[in-house]
Amino acid sequence: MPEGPELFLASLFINTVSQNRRYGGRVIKSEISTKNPDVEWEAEVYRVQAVSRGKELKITLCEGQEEHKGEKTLDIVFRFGMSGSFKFTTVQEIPKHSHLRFFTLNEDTPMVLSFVDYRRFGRWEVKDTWGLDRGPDPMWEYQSFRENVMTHLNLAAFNKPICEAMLNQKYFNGIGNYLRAEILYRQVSPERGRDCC
DNA sequence: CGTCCATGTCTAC
DNA sequence: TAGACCTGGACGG
Repeated sequence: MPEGPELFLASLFINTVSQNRRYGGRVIKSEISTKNPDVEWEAEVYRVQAVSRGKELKITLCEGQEEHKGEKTLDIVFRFGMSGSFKFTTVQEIPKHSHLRFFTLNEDTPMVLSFVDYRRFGRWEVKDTWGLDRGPDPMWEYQSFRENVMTHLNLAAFNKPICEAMLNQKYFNGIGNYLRAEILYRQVSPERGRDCC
C-alpha cells in the first residue's frame, strides 16, 4: 500500500470518517506491538484530524466537542513500513494486526479507527514534527520540494544513477520502489543522456 | 510441506 | 552494505 499517494489517501480517509464523529477515552496499543510507544492520552471527548507529507502521516487529537482556544492536543507521526494502513470498523470487527486504536463516542454501533500493519515494519512517534531527514512533499509542497532538489544537485546524494537518487527520502519524500519505476518508465530515456539503471 | 517474494526502513559490523 | 525486522500469499514438490 504505502508510498506518498497512499499516505495522502489515508489522511483523506481518516478525515472523512472522523469529520462528523467524536472520539473518547484512551488510545489503545496492541499487546504485540512492543517497538512502538504507548500513546498517553485520555479525554472524555476528542476530535481526530490527519495530514500527510511524503511517506509520513500525522494524526492530531484535539480535546473537546468543538474547536476552542487552549484545547489540549496531541500529535502522532506514522510511517507505514511495507504494510501499514488505517481501517475504520466496528468494535466487533477490529482487524487482525490492528496495533493502535481510537474509539468513537455516541454511535449506535461503536466504531474504531485502527492503524493496521501486519508486518509491523511501520512506526509511530508521539511528536508534532516531521522526520528530520525527510524532505518536502513532491505534490503538496512542490516549490520547496523543487528548490530542495535544485540547490543540492552538487551533493553526493545526486552523484549516482537517478533510480538510486530517487529513493532518497531527504529529497524525494514519498517516492518508493513502485513510483520510481513508473516515473522513470515515463520520463527517462537513454537518448536524453541519463545514466539509468 | 517448503521456498520465494512483497509499495521500507533501521542498525550493527 | 548485508542483514534484520515481520506476515502471508503464490507456487512447487
